[in-house]
Amino acid sequence: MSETHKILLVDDEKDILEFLSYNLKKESFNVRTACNGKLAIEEAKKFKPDLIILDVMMPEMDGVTACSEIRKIPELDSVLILFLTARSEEYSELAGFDAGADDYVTKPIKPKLLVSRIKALLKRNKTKEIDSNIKIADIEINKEKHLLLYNNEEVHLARKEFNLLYYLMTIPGRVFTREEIITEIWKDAFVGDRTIDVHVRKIREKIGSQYIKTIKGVGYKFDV
Amino acid sequence: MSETHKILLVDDEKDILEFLSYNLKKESFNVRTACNGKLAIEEAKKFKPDLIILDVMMPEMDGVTACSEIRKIPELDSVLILFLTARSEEYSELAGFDAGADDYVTKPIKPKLLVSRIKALLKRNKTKEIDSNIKIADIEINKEKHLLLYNNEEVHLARKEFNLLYYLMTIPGRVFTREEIITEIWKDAFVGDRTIDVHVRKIREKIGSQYIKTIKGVGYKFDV
DNA sequence: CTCTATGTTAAGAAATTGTTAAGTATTGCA
DNA sequence: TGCAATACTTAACAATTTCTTAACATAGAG
Repeated sequence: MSETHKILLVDDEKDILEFLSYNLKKESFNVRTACNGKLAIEEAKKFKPDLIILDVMMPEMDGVTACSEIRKIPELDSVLILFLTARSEEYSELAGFDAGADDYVTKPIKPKLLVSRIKALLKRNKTKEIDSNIKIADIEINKEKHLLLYNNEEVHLARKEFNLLYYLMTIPGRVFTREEIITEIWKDAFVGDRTIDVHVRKIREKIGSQYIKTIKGVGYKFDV
Repeated sequence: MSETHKILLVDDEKDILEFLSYNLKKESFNVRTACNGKLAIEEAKKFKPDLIILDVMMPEMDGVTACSEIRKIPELDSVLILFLTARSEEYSELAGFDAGADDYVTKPIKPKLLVSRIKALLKRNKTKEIDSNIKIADIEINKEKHLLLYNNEEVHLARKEFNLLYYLMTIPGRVFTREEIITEIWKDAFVGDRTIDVHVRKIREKIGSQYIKTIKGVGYKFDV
């Protein structure tokens, strides 16, 4: 497992950036930095890091806000977010989890501990991705490669379609409510009533309509 | 979506056990306790919790050792482990992650924060759901899959029919009054007198009339 | 036997989902 | 960067299913 993870480090204090950057690079992470929330979002889009370390207190855009914004960006849907907070800021900590943080570490930062936490986070995430391959009947889906095989033929699905199908396939047979689907795929953004249907229609167009079943008044399920 | 998660709380200090137990039960978790590592392992095997909260410092068997032991038990392979540590014990913290901890929280414990962390952990792990399967005679109903098997054949029920049958089947043999049924299925909306009857009729049409029995003047019950 | 609670039926009202096409946003590439 | 292609969302309307009701039939307790 010698792949180098990409980490985006965001803090307004140059000293901290340098200090952490040095410590993380020593652990052979691929590190980039940004000095406020706005720049972090821009950089994240380009860099596509595995993990973003965000300071809660920053000018321009604070960490919690930045976190919420990042969670809305589709291409960054699997990025991990770790907060840095001062000991005293319990409120921020709670708000951070609400905004979608995966972990937090309090200042003053002990580099050994931070590295340990980072590795634990990345490890936890890797476990998930090991079984990111689902094969049911003649549908095979691979999340890492963003690939769908239908009758052993490659079928292209757009990102939302792919995520939706993948989500339904995580527990075949189980009905997912529209609410659950929106929470998972759209991260609670407001989307119109027909949006899900349209995506379902497109998926059905590509893999046939027998797999995704509508349970009227309840939701959708993937089933053979 | 009333999934109650099971939490096993392990600490040698009775005060802390009670304090945390109270706070977790308030959040409608299903809580059990143990006062050292050895007992925790025994209890975990029986209770099969979703999450174990382990104090690092304990007599008999400390938290880190207990964690390592638990990680070796196959039937507990998906259990989450959260450590409680004193602020000063950085070493333990590191060792904890190595031993397979999923998270840790430092003492003194702020209950709101702990609950927030617990929820974040469980959410991350939400793959498994409570078992919503009921099987009686040749009727099998699965709420999660919104599936009714009658003689192993799939029978389609509309939402209200499904909910009604499921409700009656939660306690076979018990008579549910019309009032109870309306409260449960219609959430006190005003519906005419014959509405329940019509739904019952439709269910009987699909699974035969022997299962749902009318107790005139009282209500309905599911019985074999 | 009678009276009331329940069963039955079919119609249409209500709710939900499907479909299409057009407008908007995003992305990838030159 | 700007352009073209792709992806996403929405709105309007169609299609379908589900739900409720009303009217009448029937059955069972007392």
